[in-house]
Amino acid sequence: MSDENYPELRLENQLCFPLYACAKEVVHAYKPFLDKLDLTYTQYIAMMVLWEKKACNVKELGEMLYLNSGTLTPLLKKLESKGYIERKRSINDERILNISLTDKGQELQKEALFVPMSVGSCIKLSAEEAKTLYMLLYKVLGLLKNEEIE
Amino acid sequence: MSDENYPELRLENQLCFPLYACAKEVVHAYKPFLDKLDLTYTQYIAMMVLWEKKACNVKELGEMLYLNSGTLTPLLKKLESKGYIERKRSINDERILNISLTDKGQELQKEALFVPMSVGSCIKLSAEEAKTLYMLLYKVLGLLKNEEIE
DNA sequence: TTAAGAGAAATTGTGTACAATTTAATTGTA
DNA sequence: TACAATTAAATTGTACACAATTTCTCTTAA
Repeated sequence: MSDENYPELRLENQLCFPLYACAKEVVHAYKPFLDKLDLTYTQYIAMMVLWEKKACNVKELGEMLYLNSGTLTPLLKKLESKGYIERKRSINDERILNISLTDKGQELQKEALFVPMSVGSCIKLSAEEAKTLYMLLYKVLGLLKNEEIE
Repeated sequence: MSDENYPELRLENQLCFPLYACAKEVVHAYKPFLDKLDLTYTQYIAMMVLWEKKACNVKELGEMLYLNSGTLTPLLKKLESKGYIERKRSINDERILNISLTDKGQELQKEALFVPMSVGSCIKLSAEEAKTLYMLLYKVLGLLKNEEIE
């Protein structure tokens, strides 16, 4: 059966594809809710870091979000232009750009509270399943990070 | 403890973030191997569909890959310019663009055989874990797809 | 038979995403 | 001290990714 050749190259036999597709679809599921806040998904996760930490620099943010300055620089300028954050060079070390929440950015957190629950109600996994998925994803992330070091 | 406010908005308490980060890092892990084939990740998964089906149209490909024509049109033109595929309007219905493998595209499959194993060796999950992860990802994809219909 | 509606792909505009390079600042060391 | 090496962001160039619109084709119903 020639159709059965190279089964390892079939989309359905790969982990990477459902991961790739699932991530895209989950981001897509956020869109209608984030639209109400005038945030994109990437802007939203950047704001989440700031809501938690209040302030950080570009390098730290990049490490947390797995994003580099090529992505972050324009994104942070956008968030600044919306009035949610401030960008200021560090006084001690001018290479470093410190990001901090404005009052308006802080306020936005309250308006964003409905988002996780709204999306959660679209993805009806059991607590057990969610926990397993969470654990496995962080395991893969860990494995890939080790790979870089070796 | 003011730091503990709004725990539902903490990055670490969300499923979406590890999913997003993990998908990006897995695509990143493919890069060194796909570079040898001069393919990007998206081009690679498009080729995987064609290696399996030999031919399809843009709409079908989009449904399988969760991608729309805005992404696929330039990507398929690129694969055509590399000589891996042919793009031809359907004779029966000129709206439809049929994609088919060229001999060169078919040949490329043999060279791509090492890719899944190479990436697999970076992501050392047990067979059990991989199966669970696979199942959960397809479950989420299914839940999100149902959401659209309702 | 033809105009309205539906479909498929292409196009446009915005926003990531990253590799590679550049710029500017700091650090380490001879 | 002085300069090479390092570091942090910004910039540049390429490639997605998708919403909204457009173009062209096909179907359908009056």
